[in-house]
Amino acid sequence: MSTVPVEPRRTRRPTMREVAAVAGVSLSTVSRVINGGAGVRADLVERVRDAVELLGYRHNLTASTLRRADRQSASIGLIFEDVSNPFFGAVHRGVEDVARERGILTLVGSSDEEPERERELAAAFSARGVDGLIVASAVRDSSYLLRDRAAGIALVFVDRPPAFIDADAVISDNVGGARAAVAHLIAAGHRRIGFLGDRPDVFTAAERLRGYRETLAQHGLAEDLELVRHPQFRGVDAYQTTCELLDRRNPPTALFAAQNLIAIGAVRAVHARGVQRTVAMVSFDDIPLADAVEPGITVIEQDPHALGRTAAEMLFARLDGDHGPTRRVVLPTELIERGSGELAPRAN
Amino acid sequence: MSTVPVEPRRTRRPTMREVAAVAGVSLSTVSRVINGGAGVRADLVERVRDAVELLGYRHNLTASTLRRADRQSASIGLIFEDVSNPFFGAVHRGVEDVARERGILTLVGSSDEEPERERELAAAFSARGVDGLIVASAVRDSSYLLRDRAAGIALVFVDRPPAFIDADAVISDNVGGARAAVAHLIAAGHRRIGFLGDRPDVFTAAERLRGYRETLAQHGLAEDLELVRHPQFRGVDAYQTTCELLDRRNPPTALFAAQNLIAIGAVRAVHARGVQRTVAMVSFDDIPLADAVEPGITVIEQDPHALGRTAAEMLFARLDGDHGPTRRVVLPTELIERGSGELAPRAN
DNA sequence: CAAGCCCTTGAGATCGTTTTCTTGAAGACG
DNA sequence: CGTCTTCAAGAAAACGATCTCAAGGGCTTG
Repeated sequence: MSTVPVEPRRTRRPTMREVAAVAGVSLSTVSRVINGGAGVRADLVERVRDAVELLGYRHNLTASTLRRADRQSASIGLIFEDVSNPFFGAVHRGVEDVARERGILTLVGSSDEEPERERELAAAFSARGVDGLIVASAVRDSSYLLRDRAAGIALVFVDRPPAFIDADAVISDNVGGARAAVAHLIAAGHRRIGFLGDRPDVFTAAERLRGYRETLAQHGLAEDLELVRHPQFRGVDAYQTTCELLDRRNPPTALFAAQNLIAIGAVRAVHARGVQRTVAMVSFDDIPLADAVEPGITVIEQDPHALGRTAAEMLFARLDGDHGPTRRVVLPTELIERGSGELAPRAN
Repeated sequence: MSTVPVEPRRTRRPTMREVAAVAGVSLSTVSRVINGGAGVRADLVERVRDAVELLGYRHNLTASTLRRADRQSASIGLIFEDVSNPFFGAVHRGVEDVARERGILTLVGSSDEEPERERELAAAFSARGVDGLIVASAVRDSSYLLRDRAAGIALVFVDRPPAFIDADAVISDNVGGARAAVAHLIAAGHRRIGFLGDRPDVFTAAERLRGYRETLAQHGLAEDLELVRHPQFRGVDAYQTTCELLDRRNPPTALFAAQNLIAIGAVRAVHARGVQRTVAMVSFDDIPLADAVEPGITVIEQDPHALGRTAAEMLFARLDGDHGPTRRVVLPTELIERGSGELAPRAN
């Protein structure tokens, strides 16, 4: 005979009705006490509080949300590309810092840049009655969210603006940052500058590519399509793609790595090939240890935490009844010189 | 007269009752169709589906959860120390990968290592009816969660085991990893090894410190308390603290950086002081660009993604009715040599 | 052809809470 | 002292869904 594990006592959790019974008051009175206790005699408040303590009563927000007039669930949904990308980790934290002050919780999901998955997540959040949605969108057409907004769900786009729908958005100055990066490399004397970035159907990648192209054109430099690469799986492919670029007969003398994970791959590749002092590099987004490698990595820094904070503030402003015209906030980027972007091109 | 922004039409979202009216069937039939449509005549299923489409009906999981017999909300809560720490980002992603297959969403919050905040988060998740909780706990006594578990909430601890309560847990082999790190440095000839880690009231930090101490003792080395440091704010202080250590009259010849963010600070400090080829280092947890700095950083690698996956799998096993004895899973760590840990001590 | 069964459908109770409405008591005032 | 007001407290409806149960219809079977 084997030992039979103890069946956990799934004690149903106490309800307001039971609290009422113990306290010897009506259900309504308990509700009033739970919701602040206004207009209830002091001794009854105490009796209810004692009963709550005694029974270990926990408020059931599910039932509460269902019945309450405002329908607020005190939770919001976040749709990111990938929660394990530190960039979105920082955005998440920015949102949380604002939400926490209001006692609002965050549901978070990764779309993996798949439109289908993004819509699934939005639908799942919506079905759970979130008060608002903060979305780093991967879709070409965001109008599928209109219905949710019409149902009262506040909506703010972060990192990428909405398409085909008028909605609030907070993004970084991608074009400006890319221009600064490329201009910086050109100023150092480079003429053959490689671009490593996400596929251009990602908004930020397209914008940064645009900044790259415009800046080349502005300086009278022809774009060499061979030097523009879009590693598909960033962590894995960026290293490989960079190596390919470096191994060409006529390699670029400088690289613009237009995304944090791609930049990490590119830096590793440049070091693996031992050309870190010959091939210049600027990265979009700061990366850990960028100042510890030799030479330090010159970066275009953006502020993902502020991205999150700002998005959350805009969202809550809407929830607080702000019906003003939609806003698009663009946060500035900053070039940080650390060495890799200031290398002059080597004569071949 | 200023322009008056259009008040958004907060159209109440349609209910099953309205769908039923449009489809010309009863509420029960609509419910059956929404829940899979088993036992409903095909033409009625179609009529209901059409009505759903027409009205833009969205299932209300809040109401559903309240009434349903199983009470499942199809969401779980995650309590981490800080969602912006890439380590927890990876754990989060591991959990999400498993949860996604089941259509389960994740609520996530940061405790900032504050017991009070952890309890608040747990209570907030519980009030929203999560099916389970995955907790990287910061408290000395986890028994406050017993009541929630008794109410049917599954519970798994991740990264840190529970205290004063018997529950499932998944952790890394902290002591083993720390032993390997320190033994590795000793094997390279070091006798004065600095320790940089979180305050020992964090489980992982305590374990790694224990591994450090035991290994020193095992090799007959006395512990120099001056060399054991706990930078309070990791990102900011680790750099500073490392500098202080290096600037001592009798500095350590090697460092064991026992946490990812602290390791980043320590590496930056060692490079800033220009002693990266003289002072050896091993880090607990791999860090980006660890192989691009010169010398590469030797690390004890753990697998946060697997930590998350495993925790989620255990959680769902419980939700699926596994009443077996609680389990503690310890995931192995691996030493990866990259150069910094193999440096021999310099004679002063 | 009647009885019995299965299958589909709908009516109504119910989940735990909030909200509205009613009631009763106490106090104010002429 | 009677009436009006104010306020606290309780009874009951409601939120949007699921679930139980009964009823009706079609089929099989004796």
